[in-house]
Amino acid sequence: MKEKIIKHSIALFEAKGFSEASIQDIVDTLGVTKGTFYYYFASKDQLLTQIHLQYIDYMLEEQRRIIEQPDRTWREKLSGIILMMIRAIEGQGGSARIFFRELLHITGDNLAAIKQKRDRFRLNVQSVLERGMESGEFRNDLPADMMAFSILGACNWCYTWFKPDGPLSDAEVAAVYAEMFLNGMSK
Amino acid sequence: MKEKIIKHSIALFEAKGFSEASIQDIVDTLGVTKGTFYYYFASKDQLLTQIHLQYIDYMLEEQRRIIEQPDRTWREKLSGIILMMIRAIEGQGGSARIFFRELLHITGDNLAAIKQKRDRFRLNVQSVLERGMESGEFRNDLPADMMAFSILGACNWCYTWFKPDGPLSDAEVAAVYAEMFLNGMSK
Amino acid sequence: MKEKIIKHSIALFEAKGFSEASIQDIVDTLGVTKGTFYYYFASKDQLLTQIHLQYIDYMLEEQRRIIEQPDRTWREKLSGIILMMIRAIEGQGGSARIFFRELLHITGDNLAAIKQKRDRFRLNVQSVLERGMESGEFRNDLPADMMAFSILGACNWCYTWFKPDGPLSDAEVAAVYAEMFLNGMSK
Amino acid sequence: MKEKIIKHSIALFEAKGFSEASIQDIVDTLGVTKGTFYYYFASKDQLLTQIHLQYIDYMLEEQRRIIEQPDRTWREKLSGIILMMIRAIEGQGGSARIFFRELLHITGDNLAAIKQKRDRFRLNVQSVLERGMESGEFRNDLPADMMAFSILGACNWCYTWFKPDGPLSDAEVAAVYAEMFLNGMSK
DNA sequence: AATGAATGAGATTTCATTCAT
DNA sequence: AATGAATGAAATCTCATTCAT
Repeated sequence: MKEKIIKHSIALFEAKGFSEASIQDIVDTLGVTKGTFYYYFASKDQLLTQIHLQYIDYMLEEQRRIIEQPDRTWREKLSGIILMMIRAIEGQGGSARIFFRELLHITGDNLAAIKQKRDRFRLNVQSVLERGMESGEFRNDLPADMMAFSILGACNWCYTWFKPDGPLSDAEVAAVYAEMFLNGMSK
Repeated sequence: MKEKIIKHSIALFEAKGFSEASIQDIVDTLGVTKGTFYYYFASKDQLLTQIHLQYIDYMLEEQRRIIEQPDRTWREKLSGIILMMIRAIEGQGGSARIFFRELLHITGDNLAAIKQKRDRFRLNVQSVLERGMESGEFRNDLPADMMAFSILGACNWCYTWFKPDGPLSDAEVAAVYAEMFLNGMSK
Repeated sequence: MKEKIIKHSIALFEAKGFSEASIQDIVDTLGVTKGTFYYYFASKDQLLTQIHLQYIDYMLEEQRRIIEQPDRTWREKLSGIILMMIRAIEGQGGSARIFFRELLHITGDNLAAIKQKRDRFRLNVQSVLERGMESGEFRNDLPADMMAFSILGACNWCYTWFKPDGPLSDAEVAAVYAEMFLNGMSK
Repeated sequence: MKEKIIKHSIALFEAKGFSEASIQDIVDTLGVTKGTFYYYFASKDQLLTQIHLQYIDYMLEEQRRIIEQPDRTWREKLSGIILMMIRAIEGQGGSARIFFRELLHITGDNLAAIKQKRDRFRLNVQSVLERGMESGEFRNDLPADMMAFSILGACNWCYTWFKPDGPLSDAEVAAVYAEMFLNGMSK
């Protein structure tokens, strides 16, 4: 039931926005009553927090797997991360949109926890860039932190336009993006 | 008064989000009453629409000025647009954040009008890329539409992290971004 | 201007009801501003009071003319009043509907004044019946007060269904009504 | 609780009018909160609709019972309906006043449904007249439809003056009204 | 004679949340 | 595990009215 609530909430939050989607909307979709919701979640905020955590934990795990792959160049790992990010927008759909849009409604400790994980994700990308610079795979005259921001920005932004059932596949988009960034980072 | 309402609303929408900032919040900040607000705006949505329109109209105008500059290469024009976009985040502050976050709450005709202008902005960037490809300034083996999305994404994303009063200036960020994209687009 | 306001108000009050028609509605119809309204009327209630007074004064005047006609039997005078009442619904249109529906929103002295005139109108009908009974034109075994109520009720009720541009003329309806009541009051 | 809300609403709508009686008024009378009201009714309009439906359904049912009585003449049935209508004003009190005054605030499908039932009630009266004409109990040189309107008008109008705790009983009024209409309809 | 800005009180409605069952 | 009644605070919006100009 908990998973069902999360799943339907994601669809609703995506479509209407977190504030505009009411608990009533959620439970109506499920055919249960509000009491049920509060049996599983302490508050609407808690639900949103869980959605965020599920998503960022998934992303961090995927990222870790890519970075830890042996016998791969830093360029390959960067490509892998770009593909993974765009694939997540395709696959996780709603979660991604919520993740990028609705951070504002999380507060306090939850916010701190999520921000920390988001930062970790970004710093991992930055670290790949830095190590690629050290190994000579990337030019080292551009600041790695800003590069990381730009790559994340370009990929994340896909949530505003990329349609899973559109003419382009995630792999095609990722290939173009990777080519562009790798070329841009070349000496 | 109308301008004052817009100005203070931007600050509030930026800080709390559109849905969470109430009309009461807005008028309290201004020391007027709700009646005054509704004397100037038909609804909260209308206010948001105006904020969006003001912003996108400003951006389109700036973009036009850059593109129409004579004696500039396409590379220079692309650099100019990148700088302008990041500068707008610095300068227009709240407007930009609202612009990127709160499109969901606009509906109907207003939404159509704003979307059309946003598309026009993007297509103008795409057009710069295409013409630069034709002139040989850019490599022409990458699709211009996706390139435009990636550039817009990277620049727009700055709204999530760029702080006007932080250690970096808009010009510095723009210089790095431009260098990266121009290099990435080179043959 | 005052007359114009009254005229358009009647149409609006009739269509939407007194409470639901706003001053804004009224002045919009006229293409003026609210200030103008308050230049001519102290309040919305005052406007309604005037509409009521205009109507009841008109009715009393018409009624007086009929009753004072010389050389007419009481039966003829009753017929005349019935015709006049239904004709007023045809002619005064909106005023009549407002008159029967929206008494509730008048209070205090205004209410007392209007009620008194309404009562006078009714008592005049009753008086015609009583004098007709004395003269032997009407049966005298039915209480005149209740008879008056029933005649007024039947005629006034026409405002709920009688359409000036319908298949029936006011004279036709009045003829049937008069025939029925005169027969009912016959010995 | 739902019934309690309806009951108290009727009293308030009767006294102040539908538009002027607020939800706050209603719930204050009951000692509950506005949330409770909206738990039971989707809107103020819905409440009014229910009041209307309850009343007209009651009237139709009573009318049906009278008309279906065996061994009664059409004159007796008409008398019965007249008594029932006036008794309803005495008994249902507020409902009746609301029913006659506040139709304006109902719209759309609800309005259509109520109008249809009101028409049915009227047509049933008309049908009694027509059958009485056929049987020779009533004169047949007067149009039954207008007769029905006049009887309904006279009886309904009682809501404007008849006081349950006044000097007249409902039966007395009904007796006079019936006598007058039956006489008026006689050959 | 008329305007337009502003008010302030109050209207309907929404909704996250609680809690006894 | 789930319900359903109830809450209360707050949201958006309306509107009769005032008043300086």
